[in-house]
Amino acid sequence: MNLSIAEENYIKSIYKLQEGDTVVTTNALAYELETKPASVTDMAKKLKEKLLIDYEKYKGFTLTTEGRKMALQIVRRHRLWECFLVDKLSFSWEEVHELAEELEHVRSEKLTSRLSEYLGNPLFDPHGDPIPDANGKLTKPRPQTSLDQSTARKVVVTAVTDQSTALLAFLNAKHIKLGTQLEVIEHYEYDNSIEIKIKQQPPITISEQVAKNIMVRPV
Amino acid sequence: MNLSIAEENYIKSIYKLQEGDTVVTTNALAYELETKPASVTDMAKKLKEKLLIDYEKYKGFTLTTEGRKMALQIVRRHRLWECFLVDKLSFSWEEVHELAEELEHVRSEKLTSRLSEYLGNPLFDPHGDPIPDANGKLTKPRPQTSLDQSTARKVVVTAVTDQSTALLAFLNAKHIKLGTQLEVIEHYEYDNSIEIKIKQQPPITISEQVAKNIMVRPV
DNA sequence: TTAATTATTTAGATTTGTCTAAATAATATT
DNA sequence: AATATTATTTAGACAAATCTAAATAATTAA
Ligand SMILES: [Mn+2]
Ligand SMILES: [Mn+2]
Ligand SMILES: [Mn+2]
Ligand SMILES: [Mn+2]
Repeated sequence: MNLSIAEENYIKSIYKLQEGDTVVTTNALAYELETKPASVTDMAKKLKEKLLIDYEKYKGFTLTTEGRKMALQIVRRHRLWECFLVDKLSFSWEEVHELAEELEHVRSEKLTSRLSEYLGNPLFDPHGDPIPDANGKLTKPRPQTSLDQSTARKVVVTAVTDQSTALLAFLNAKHIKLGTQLEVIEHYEYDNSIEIKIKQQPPITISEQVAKNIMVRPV
Repeated sequence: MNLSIAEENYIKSIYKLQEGDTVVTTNALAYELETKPASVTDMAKKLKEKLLIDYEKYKGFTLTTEGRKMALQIVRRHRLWECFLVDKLSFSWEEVHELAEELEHVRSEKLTSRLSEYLGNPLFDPHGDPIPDANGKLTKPRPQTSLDQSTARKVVVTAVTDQSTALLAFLNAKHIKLGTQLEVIEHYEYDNSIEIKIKQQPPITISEQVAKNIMVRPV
């Protein structure tokens, strides 16, 4: 099955939006891909034709087994390139997504496996997302909660759910990245803001909105 | 100036065929790009429109200054990725061209410069071709002659002019690569074949056709 | 220098991916 | 239940990149 770049992007976005078994809607996919609903409908017909999605008019889409397999391969390449850019070329985590968005379309089993090996077969990308192995198998995610839900006093950052450049830049400025240890000092009930402390640094207060998007694990 | 992948491939091929100031013909370019002359004419109009080539009907093409600048950037990316694949991911030199053909289209100044730096700002790619710097400046090629012309007894391999998979695989099998030192034992007049010796190995005889495509420098 | 051959261009189609505007279906509101 | 709103699809168009077949220009050979 040979997919075009456009088809790969659709498949990956459907995978991303699917989360379990939810059906993906035309508008949601159009928004995700920054395109128009009419274009999505057009592409849906092609992907159905290629047996990569299940689709009935007005009923939304879900990936077929074959489609999910494709999606996982694309996601694997995407996340491996992100690792490469951060670990080897010292990019910061908020810069790598767009580049990986292009690099992921170089389809070569050999390149992918060599890259993975070169990086030490990493299990998680710089945003904390799991990297599928060559067979599409995902490491089960580490137990984690969002920082605003966490009750532990000492936690380590495991992922960031919103990966917008804005948030990642904010975290960068505050020196918060994957693996950073945080000590929760105080939950302020008034606006649900949280005061935290990174070792050796003065405490800072972060908003509920930010805390919701930081995933942590007790340490 | 934002080029499509197709446009980039055309520009790069024109650059490759141009060699000095020769005019590139429609058929030659069609052959190089494995496409049809009619398609080349179509694209020629677009590239002329974008001021990347000079073109008059029936008169062939040459790159403009702007076009050459673009070409050098693409060539730079291509050759840097080839270095990466060989040096870091242990690909052999005959495998890397096709992958670089895709990777070269990821346009990011930052990625390119970081990659170059990571590789130690190499001046030559795995085939011995010079890598343009960020400003498009090429290291002047090292003085070299083809092995069949060379009169020196001890030489080092600096480049391979024919980069077909067939030749590169042949050289690989004979353990001849860039930097390999060869001792010329004998020129056989009958068929212009050459007997050579790589240190620690029994002498081998190579045909005129092969010798013509191996560039060497006296050592 | 005419005729044959080769190279190049044009005309007209096709495929892929996209769009806008209009039509229709599904859902929510009164 | 009828109506308004929202979601989705269809119809028709367009740009990019390609192709085949036919026309025309340039070159070579007789
Ligand atoms: Mn992508
Ligand atoms: Mn990621
Ligand atoms: Mn290319
Ligand atoms: Mn090369």
